[in-house]
Formats: sequence, C-alpha cells, structure tokens
Amino acid sequence: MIRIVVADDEEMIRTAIVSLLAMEDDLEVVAQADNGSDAVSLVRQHQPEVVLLDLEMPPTDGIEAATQVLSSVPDTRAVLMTRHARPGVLRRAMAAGITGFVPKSTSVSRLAEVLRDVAASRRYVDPELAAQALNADACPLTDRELDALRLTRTHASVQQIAETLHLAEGTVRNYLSSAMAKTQSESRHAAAEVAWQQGWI
Amino acid sequence: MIRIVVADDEEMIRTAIVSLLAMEDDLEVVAQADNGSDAVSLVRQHQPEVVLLDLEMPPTDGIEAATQVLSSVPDTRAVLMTRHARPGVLRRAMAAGITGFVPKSTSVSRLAEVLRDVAASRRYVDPELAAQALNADACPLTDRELDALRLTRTHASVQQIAETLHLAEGTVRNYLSSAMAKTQSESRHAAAEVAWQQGWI
DNA sequence: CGATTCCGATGACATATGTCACCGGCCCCC
DNA sequence: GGGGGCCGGTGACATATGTCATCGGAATCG
Repeated sequence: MIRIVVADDEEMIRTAIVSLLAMEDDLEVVAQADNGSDAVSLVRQHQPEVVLLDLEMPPTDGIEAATQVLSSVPDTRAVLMTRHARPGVLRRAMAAGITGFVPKSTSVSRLAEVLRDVAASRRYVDPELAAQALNADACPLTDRELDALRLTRTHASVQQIAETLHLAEGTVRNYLSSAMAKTQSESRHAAAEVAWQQGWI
Repeated sequence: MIRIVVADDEEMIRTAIVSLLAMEDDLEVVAQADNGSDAVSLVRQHQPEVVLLDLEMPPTDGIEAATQVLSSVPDTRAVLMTRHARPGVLRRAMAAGITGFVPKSTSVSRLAEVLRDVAASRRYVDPELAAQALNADACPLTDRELDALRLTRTHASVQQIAETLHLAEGTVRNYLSSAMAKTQSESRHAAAEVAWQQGWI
C-alpha cells in the first residue's frame, strides 16, 4: 500500500483527486492539506511514501514546501502539480529535489500511475514539460535583477524596492533597466511579467 | 436522469469532476469540453438539462459561453464555477442569466447537490459569495477610467493608452489619477489590480 | 601577473507619470 | 432654467522612472 499526503488549496480539485485516488487498491491518502505549511507537518507526522503538492499555494508554495519536507523527511518522495507549466519552474523544482512533476492537464488515472512510479523511486517528469524546459532559454537575469522584478510584481515603487533590498534607488533603477533590456520590455512591469511567464521568478 | 455538459480547461479537474459525477445515480455527463466555444456547440447538440462551466477559460470565458448557450438553448440551466471568487463577477454572471454559481472551494459531492437543485430550476448561489457580492461596493469608476485601467493591465504606457482610446495623454493621466484616488492606490498598476480583484474589469 | 569580464553600485540627466486647478460641452434631472 | 455629473481637454508642476557613463571588486583566463 502506497501512503500519500495530498496538498492543494482548491477544495474541489483536492477532494476530487483524493476520492479518485482512494479508489485505487494500492493507494491510500492518509492526510490532506490546503496549504504548504500544513502539508509539511502532516508529512512529518505520517511519514508517507509520497507527498503530492500543488505548486500554486499561498502562502507557502509547493517548491518551498517540498524543500522543507525533503530536508526533514528525506525518504518521502515529492510530486509537484502545476496549472501553468512555466518552463523555468521545472528547473527550480528539480533543484529542490522533487521526484515527479505533472501539469494539471494530466488525468487523475495517469496521476495514479505517476504516484506508483515515484513510490518505486522512479523519477517522472511530464514529457511535454521536459521538452519545454530543455528548449527554454536559460535565465539571463542576475540575482539582484530578479529580486527587483519580484518586488515589482507586488506593485512596489522603486523607492520601496530600494529600501527592501537595502540599495540606492539609482541602483534599483539600473537593475530594472538592465532587466528590461534583457527581456526586451518597455517597462519594469512588463519585464516582471515576462520573467514570471518564463518561470524565472 | 439529469444530463450534463461539463466545460473546464484543466484536464485534471475536469476528468476528476466527471468521474465523480458519473458515480451519482441520477447524473449523467453526456459531453465535456476544454473551452467555451466547444461547450456551446456541445450544448446545442446534446440539449442537456444543465451545463457546468468554468469561469476562467481561454479564449471564451464562462460568462460569455453562458450567454451564447442561453440565447440558443434557453431551456438549459447554466452553472458557473470559479477559482477566484471576485465579488463583481457574480453580478455579471447573474446578468448573463446563469442559474447556479459555485466557487471551486466547493466539494464535488456538494456540487452534485447544486446540479440537482439547478436542474429543478432552483437558483443556487454560494452563500459566502452572495454575502460578498452584497457587501461589495458598487464600482465607483467611470467607463473611461475602466478603459484606461484595462489597458494599464496590459502594461501599456500612458501614451499608448491615449492613442488606443483616441484621447490626449493628459486626459488619460487624469482618468488614471482619479481611478487611483478612488481605489486608494499608489500607482495606476495597483489601481488596475484592485479593479480586477473587485471584478470591475 | 595583467587583461578582461561581469556583477553590484552610484549619481547625473532626460523622460514618463501623477497631481492639481481649471475650462467648455453635453446630458440628465430637479 | 439652473445645478450636477461625466466627458474631453489644457497647462504647470512635482515626483517617479528609465538611461547612461562610470567606478570598484571579484572571478576568470591567458
């Protein structure tokens, strides 16, 4: 019996997945959470073979939850689900040590197969996603540029960004300007959008 | 037997919902689609009692699909599902003539009950959503302000907005400034975000 | 070692954006 | 007819944003 913890913030999809997985003879959902941090403590408590994590969860997202899970319960395999399969995210997820990666365009029956694979310590990455990730341009942005773009996405002003990052305003403007050049964007907001779409932030 | 057409662009949730609804004795999913326009033609073809539509679907969203469905097959009842329950959206959905409205924080078993209600021509609106909609402030923005905010969301510059709307730049800045005041935002981007969150655009 | 390259950082400068006061025209409604 | 609100518009002004030249330090490479 493969024991599983499921975390997804959307009730409808989580309950649906759980009900359908429960019908599989060899799978057992031992706990479910609607956020990342609860998922982490549930995994610690239940020590399941596999934890299934949604990527988009406030406040702790799937990758962060996976990182915490794997550092404290290294025997558990993590599978990440995502709605928008942005290329760069896969790279970060792999770096975090996840074993499986599926888009939400997968059917639940297929998901069950993936969970079995992963429980048997086989890696699984959705082929289309993998292809995208291989074709994806490496992120041309520096860490600081990414910092500034992340904050730009929250509608912070340059001044606020500078304070948060402990930099001079001019410096921040430089990073943003450079990021805009690299992403061929006309404004820092557009650049942040591009970086997000690409999965760089 | 209640016959249903289901439309949702996310495979995982759609297949999950369909499988679970199929287990109910009195419900039958006769067709499913992953976009709004397919949903419309499937409804025309199958004439189901109920059509279950996701709100967020590219390119034709749920409200638009519902409008088209109800004008061509008026006997069909439409139920809308949404991930982010923005208050203003409910108003627009009701105006489009939908009979049921549920957030995706609903469980599938609850959804089945709603579908039965709706098939019996009873309206159903998620209580929390309804409360939000009643408490929601009416949109304080003028049409022109909304135009400018819509374009702001595409990261257009003030100049580009002015060209698109055939206005002077100063005028556009005025609308945006006024919108920012009304939404208590610090920038036009933040104002556009607020308007979006509120379901005003 | 020296040359080169890249990142982080700064300040000066030009442009874009937001604020304010104000105007005339139009429409609706008391 | 006289308000009041929305619309389109202008100009002046303050501030925010984006561009550029430049610098120091760390890493890389010949």
